[in-house]
Amino acid sequence: MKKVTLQDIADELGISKGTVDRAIHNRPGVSAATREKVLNLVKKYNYKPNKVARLLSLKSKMINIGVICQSNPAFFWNNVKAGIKAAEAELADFGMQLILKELKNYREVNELLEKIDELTVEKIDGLVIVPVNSDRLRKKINELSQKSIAVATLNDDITDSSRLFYVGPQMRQSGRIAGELIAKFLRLKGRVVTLNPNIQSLEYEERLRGFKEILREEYKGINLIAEYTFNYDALGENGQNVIKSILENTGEFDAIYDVDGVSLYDIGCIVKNSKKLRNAIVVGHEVSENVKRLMEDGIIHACISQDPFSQGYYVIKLLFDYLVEGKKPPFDRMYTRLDVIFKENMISPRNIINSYSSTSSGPVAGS
Amino acid sequence: MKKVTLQDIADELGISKGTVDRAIHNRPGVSAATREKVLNLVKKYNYKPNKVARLLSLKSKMINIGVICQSNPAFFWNNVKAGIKAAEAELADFGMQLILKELKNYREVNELLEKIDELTVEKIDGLVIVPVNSDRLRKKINELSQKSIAVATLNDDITDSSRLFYVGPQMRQSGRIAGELIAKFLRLKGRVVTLNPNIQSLEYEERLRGFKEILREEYKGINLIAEYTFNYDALGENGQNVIKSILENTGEFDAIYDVDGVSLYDIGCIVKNSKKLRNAIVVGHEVSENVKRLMEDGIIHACISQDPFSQGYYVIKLLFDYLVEGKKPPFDRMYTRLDVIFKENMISPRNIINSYSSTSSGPVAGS
DNA sequence: CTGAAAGCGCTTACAG
DNA sequence: CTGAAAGCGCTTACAG
Repeated sequence: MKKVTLQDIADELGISKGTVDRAIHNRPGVSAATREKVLNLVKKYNYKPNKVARLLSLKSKMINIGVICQSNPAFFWNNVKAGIKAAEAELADFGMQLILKELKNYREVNELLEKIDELTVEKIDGLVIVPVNSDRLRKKINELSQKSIAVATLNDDITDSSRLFYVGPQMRQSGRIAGELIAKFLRLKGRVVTLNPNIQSLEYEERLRGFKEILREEYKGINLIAEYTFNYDALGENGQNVIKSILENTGEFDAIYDVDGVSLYDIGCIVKNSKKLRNAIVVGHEVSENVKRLMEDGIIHACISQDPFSQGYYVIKLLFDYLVEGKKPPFDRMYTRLDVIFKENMISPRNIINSYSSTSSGPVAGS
Repeated sequence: MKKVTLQDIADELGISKGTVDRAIHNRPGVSAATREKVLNLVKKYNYKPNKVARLLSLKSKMINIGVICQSNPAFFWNNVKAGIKAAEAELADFGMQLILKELKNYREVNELLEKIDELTVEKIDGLVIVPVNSDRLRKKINELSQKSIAVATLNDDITDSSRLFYVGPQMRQSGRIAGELIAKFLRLKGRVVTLNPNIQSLEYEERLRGFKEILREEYKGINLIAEYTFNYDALGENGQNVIKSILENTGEFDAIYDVDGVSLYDIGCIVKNSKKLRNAIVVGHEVSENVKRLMEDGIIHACISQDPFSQGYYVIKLLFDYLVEGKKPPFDRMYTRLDVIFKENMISPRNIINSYSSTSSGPVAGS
C-alpha cells in the first residue's frame, strides 16, 4: 500500500540508495549486473522517484531559462507574459530562474539575434523565442543546441532548425474556423471579403489558406468576392478612411474576414460608422478590450483566440520538464486551444478557471 | 539575490528555525515579542516558505480526499474522471491519496448519502460530491464540516449548506450562449423550439432561463414558438418517433435548442432523417463522439461544452490546496470555461494542450 | 564499481 | 516559550 521508495529497493537488494539512484538514472559507475537487478525491481514495483524529493535535492543546481518575447500588440503579448509569469511563480520553488527580454521591434531578426547573445552570456540552460524566418536565426539555433542549450519556439515556428519543440496555435486551422463561422452566420450562402495583412508571416498566410480551403471544400455557397491586401499601419492617420472607401465601393457583400490580429478594432469601427457596411458580419482574431466593446455592440460577431496565456504558460513548463527530466514533449508541435469567442463567453468574470493558481503549481488565473 | 530561507531568518534573529516556523504558521507556543520580530523580517524579505521542502516534510501526514461522482452520461463523466486522475497523478507525490466512488443511479440522494458514510469510515480530510437538492444532504454536509471534513461541490451546487466551494459551469450563462448562437445563425430573425428535460435540475432550469432571458433582452427577432418538455429516457424505444412527429407537426421553425446534455445525438438523428426538419439549425450541450459525427455532417451547428476535464482537475487541486495550506479558493464559486465548439475546433488532435502533463504537476492532456 | 554521509528547506515530536 | 535533532526521499561529491 505504501509507496515504494529508493530505500526500499536498496534494502531489498542489500545495496545502497546511491547505487540504486545511479542505476535508475543511467548514470555511469554501476556494474551491468547491479543495474539489471535494480531495473527489475523498479519494474516489478513500478517505482517512480518522488518528484518533490527529487526537486528539493536538485535545488543546488538552478535551472536558467531565457525568454525573448514580443511586446506588440500588447493586449495579446501581455497575456502571453502573464502565462510566463504564472509558470515562473510555480516553478521558482523547483529551482527555476527566468530571464525575460522583450523585443522593441516587430519581428526584426537583428534585434532578436542580439538579445540571444545577451542571454547566452548569462549562462542559460534553455531559451524560448518567437522566431522569424531567417537563415541567420536558423544557424544561431543550431549553434545553441551544439552548446546544449535547448531552444523552444513560441507562437511561431521556424522550419529546418534544431529547435526542440513548438508551442502555439494551429495556424491553418484558425483560418478554417473563420470560414466555418462566416458560412454559418450566413446560412451557407453569401459573399465575403477578406482583409489581408501585407506582412510576411507564416501565420497570416496559413490562416488565409485555411479560410479559402474550407470555403472551397465545404462551403461552396460562400463567395470570396474580394481580397484586399495592405499594411494597415503604413496607411497612418488616413487608414480608416482609405479602407472605408475601399469597402464601400466594393459592391454588395455580407461578411468581412479580417485576417491579422491587430486591425480588428479599427475595421469594426469602420463598419460601425458606415451606413452601407453596417450590416456586414465581421469575424477576426484576438480579443482586446476594444474588440470586446464592439462585440458588445454586435458589430463583431465572433473572434478566434489562440489562448495566449497557455502559450506562455506551457512553453515554460514543457521546457523546464525537459531540462529537469530530459523528457521531450510528446509531440514536436504542441498546439494551444483555438477558442471561439462570442459576446456571451468572453472571459470576464475573474472567477473563471481558465487556468488557476494553486499550491502545487497549477496555472494562475489568466489575465 | 539568493532566496531567503527559514534558516536565514533564524540566523538573523539568533533564534532557531523551529521557532521561526511556528511564528510564521501561527502555531501556539511563541511569545508575542518573538512572533513580531519574525513577522517583521518575513515582511521585509517577502519570505515565502519553499513549497517543495514544505510538502516533502509534510509527507508523513497523508491527505485523503474522497470523491463521489456520477457515471452517466459516460462521455461527459469520463472526462471529469480524467481530470480527477490527472490531479491525482500530480499530487500523489505531494502526499495526497484519493478514494473515488461512482454513483450507479442518476442523482439519487440515498445512494449518495450511503457512499458518503462509506467514505467517512475511511477517515477522509476532504470530500467532493455532485450534490442533489435535498435537505438530508444539506444536513449531512453540515455534519461533515462539524467533523472538519472539507466538502466541495462539483458540477452542481447546493445552496444553504456549509460546503466550502463550488467548481463547475456558470449555468445560466450557458443558456445565454445558446441564445446568442441561434440568433447569430439566423441572422437575428427566426423561430426557435426548445426541448426541455423533464428532470428537476438547477442546471437545466438555469440554462432555459438564460436562453429566454437573452432572447427577450437582446435578440427580439427570435421567436420562441414552442417549448416541449419531456423525459426522453422514459419514452424508451419510441422516443425518436414521438419527438419526430411532434417536431414535424409544429409548423415552420428554423432552429432547435436542446437543453439537456444527453439527448443531443438522438435529436440530431431525428433532424437528419426528416425531410421536413432537415434544414433546422441544432444547438445543444456537450460533445460526445456521436455528436461529433453529427457536427461533421453539419446537422448540429455548434455545441456548448462546460470543460468537464477542468472541473475534475481543479476541484481536486483546489481542495488539496485548502487542506494543505488552509487557503480557500479566491471565490466561493469557481467557474469552468464555457467553450463553444464548432466542427473546426472540436478538440481532436492529441497534441492540443487543452491541458498538459508535466513534471512539475501541470494538467494532463485531456481525453 | 560501491557505500556512507551530507545536503536540499521545511516541520514536528521531544526535551528542557 | 524555545532549541536541537530527526526526518521527508532523493542526489552527489568524496572515499575507498
